[in-house]
Amino acid sequence: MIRLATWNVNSLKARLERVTEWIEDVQPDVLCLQETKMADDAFPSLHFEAMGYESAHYGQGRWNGVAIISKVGLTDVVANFAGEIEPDPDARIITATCADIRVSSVYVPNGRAIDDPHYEYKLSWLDRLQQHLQIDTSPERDVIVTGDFNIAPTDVDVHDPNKLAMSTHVTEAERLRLTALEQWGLSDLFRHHHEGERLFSWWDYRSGDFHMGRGLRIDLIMGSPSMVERSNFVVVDRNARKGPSPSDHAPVVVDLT
DNA sequence: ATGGTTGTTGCACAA
Repeated sequence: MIRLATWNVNSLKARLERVTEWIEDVQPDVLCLQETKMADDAFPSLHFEAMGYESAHYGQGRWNGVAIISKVGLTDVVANFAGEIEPDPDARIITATCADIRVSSVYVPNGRAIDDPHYEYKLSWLDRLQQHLQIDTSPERDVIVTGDFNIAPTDVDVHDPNKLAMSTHVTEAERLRLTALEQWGLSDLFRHHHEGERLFSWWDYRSGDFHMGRGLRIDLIMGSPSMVERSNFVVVDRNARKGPSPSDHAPVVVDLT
């Protein structure tokens, strides 16, 4: 059994104590992190090593930053997009092989607003993610692409679809990029096991949104057909969003036989 | 409609 998880921690420096406690509690074999907000030389690799994890981090400081930590092996690391794809100026994707699974930890650009240049950058980034998978691996293999997609796949994943209509995270263009990933061979493992269930992974810090249940499900674990076959349990750990100094995201966990 | 909160080599900007 492999337990794999993803968590946008919104600063690993600010969150290290909580992340450490969560790892001790949940014992993931592979944990993908996003928004570490640190440079590679600040990443606490020795701390994770002492906990039994190898790690690979790709970060620049201040913003973004992605990592994979694993206690079931970690090889063939690719930071940024593979091959000849135009490199992303931000640190938003890192890929490694863990227990023969090709794992990518992704932090898809937020998009900010549909009339903001960052929105076009988001769409372009998703197109390049598709190219990356085409070059880096194959849907015939064990593939997991997981992280903060900043896209709510359907209106079931949105607390108030009417309020968010025509804003980022829910537009047709963004959802079409997810559909393209599905056509390539990936499935949303949470949705596969929880049809129709309205459960979120992110809540704005403001206005008591978490307490009021106003969130989005934007943290996804996408898996190739063999991963769908092997996945038997997917959960959003909502408890990790509670208590003092939480990230604004909750972790998502899958158990693979 | 607006505002609200958190994090950062912060004092503005991203989310």
